Amino acid sequence: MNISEFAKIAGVSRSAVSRYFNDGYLSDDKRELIEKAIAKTGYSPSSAARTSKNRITKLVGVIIPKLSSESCARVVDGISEVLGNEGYELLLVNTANDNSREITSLELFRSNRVDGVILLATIFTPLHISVLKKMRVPVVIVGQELNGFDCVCHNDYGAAYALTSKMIEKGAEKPAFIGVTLSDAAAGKARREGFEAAVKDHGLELRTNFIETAKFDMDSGHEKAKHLLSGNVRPDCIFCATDSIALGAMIYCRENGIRVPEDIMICSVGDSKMGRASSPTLTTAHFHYKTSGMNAAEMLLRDLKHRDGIGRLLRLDYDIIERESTGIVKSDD
Amino acid sequence: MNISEFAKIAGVSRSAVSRYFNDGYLSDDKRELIEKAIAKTGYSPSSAARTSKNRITKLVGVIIPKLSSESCARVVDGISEVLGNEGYELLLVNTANDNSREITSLELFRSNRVDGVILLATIFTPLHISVLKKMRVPVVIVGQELNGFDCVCHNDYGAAYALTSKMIEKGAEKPAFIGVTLSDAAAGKARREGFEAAVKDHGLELRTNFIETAKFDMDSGHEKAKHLLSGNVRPDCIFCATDSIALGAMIYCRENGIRVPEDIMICSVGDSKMGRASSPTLTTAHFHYKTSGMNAAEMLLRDLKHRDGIGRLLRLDYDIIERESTGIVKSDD
DNA sequence: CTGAAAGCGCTAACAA
DNA sequence: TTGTTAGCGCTTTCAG
Repeated sequence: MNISEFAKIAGVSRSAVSRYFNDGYLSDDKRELIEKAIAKTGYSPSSAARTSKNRITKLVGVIIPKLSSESCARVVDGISEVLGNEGYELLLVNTANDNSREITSLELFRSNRVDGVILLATIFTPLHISVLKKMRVPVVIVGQELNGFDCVCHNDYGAAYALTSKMIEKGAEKPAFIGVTLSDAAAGKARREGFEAAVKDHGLELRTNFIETAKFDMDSGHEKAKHLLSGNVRPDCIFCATDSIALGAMIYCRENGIRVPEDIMICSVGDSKMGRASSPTLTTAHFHYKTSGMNAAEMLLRDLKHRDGIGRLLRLDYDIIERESTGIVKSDD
Repeated sequence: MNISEFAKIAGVSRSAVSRYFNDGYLSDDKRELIEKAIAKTGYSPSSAARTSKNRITKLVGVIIPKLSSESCARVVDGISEVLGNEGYELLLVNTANDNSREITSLELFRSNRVDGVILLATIFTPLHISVLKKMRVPVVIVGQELNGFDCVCHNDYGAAYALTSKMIEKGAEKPAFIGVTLSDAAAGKARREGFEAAVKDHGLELRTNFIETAKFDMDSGHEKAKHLLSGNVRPDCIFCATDSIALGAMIYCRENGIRVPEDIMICSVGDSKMGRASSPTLTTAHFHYKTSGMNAAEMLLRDLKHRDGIGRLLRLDYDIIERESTGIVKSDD
């Protein structure tokens, strides 16, 4: 069923039909005629043909590193809520942590197919930058800061600083750190710097053998905690870059009779569901992931309306959720 | 840059260019000419115009109830892996648990835009069935069985039966159940039936006041556990329909000095990450969510090649993961 | 194997 | 307000 056939059935011209679907001039009787015919035939215009004319796809490309990560999923949740309300649909690309697929996806999106792109970024290479510069459609980056581009990010440094300070103020004197790769400027570099600054600002020593770099999962946290806690000097608190790492570390402690928080305090960033269910419950920084997704979508919508080429950085602050792993007796929620 | 301009630059005809991108007859010298021009210009054909001609979008619609649910995310992960390898992209619709949006999305997909649909279903209404019947593109349903349609689902009944039996065989005599709405034929009805059958088959009494219906989250599990454990007769094991519910119940127990598993055993279905981090760790049934996503994608790909109209049901079995909450001393992984 | 030409289903400029 | 008409960028006959 195409527009001509349908127009014949409805008893109007093709243009009238087109106008009906595009908010053009139309008298009420024609409108009624068309509505009746739609009810009868179920006709709906081909979005492909439409796009090929006016170059509007009503599609937004979303590139993510790993869907089955809680934080990613929350961001996409927020994006889909806002964009859905504006009649946009999401073209989702899951790179499965393969950095090079971000490039190929961006290139795929560059030529056509989407009106805009939201990129949940982890690590930027020079290639990323050059491809991003060539994009013809607006792009919003989530989770990282990149000068000259629209970004929505979190206060990684601040959260790490606040959490570490909290543990020191509660009496910790030998703070340790389990982080992730410094190539990740947000979760890796900024959180590490926040930790280090807090240690220094409180006049404590920064022991290099109290710094570990883990992968993003529990097993790796477990392993690094073992390494950290097997030396002759034992730390009395650990700040972990992610909840999974912290949970792995807590499991190691439990297995080895090290009491949390009595012998060692542990906390991290992310506020994943796991941290509420664990025992002890986990002190963590809540990042407003869903909100950042919503705000990124709003930023993109703005660009779609009138793109002024000015890069905007929006940084969302964190909430500290104090729970048992740093000594709060009991205050879940 | 359109095909005509590009053809001029490459020094070939438009048809040659079209053939290059569509595996038509083409001499090697022309092919080379075109490849050089692509390297220079970065030209790529407009997928919209292409679609409007040959009606192939290379897009698959994926409808999900809630992205930020671990099981959903794992299924989509599997889908995207398989479909991505075949050059398909995902058009993702997040219904946010709004059942009616499944209908509108299906209708949106019905007319055009996608080559096929994968539906992560929860509850089927008669409207669902009638819309599904009218679809012109192939549809694969994940997580539910629906006669006459292609489905990939899990053995909900079997997992509930096995888990309940396990607790009874370990000595439980007063089994209780916290489930979810029976409108959900898989997570609601089948798991409840599996529980009930196991209780009966072991010659135990099925007490109606030992049956609770919760929402899908921890708080609700907590609340229902309280109700269950406040009566004058106390159950000695609880089978929960989901991990979140079980974790909520475990938290209630911890808060009230009820020991798990000594006083009461608890287990559930889902094998979410939380169950590994909790204390005690949670006995659960692992459903192969990612695999079911992959298999659904393969089924759809098959339909896309030659649709024979025969409904196929693929049911994946579960793995029982025994952990501390039902009395295993210590054997995480 | 190749190019010219017709046409996919739709939108938009135009004259009425 | 309306219908006619000329495209959008591409694919696909159809001769050659």
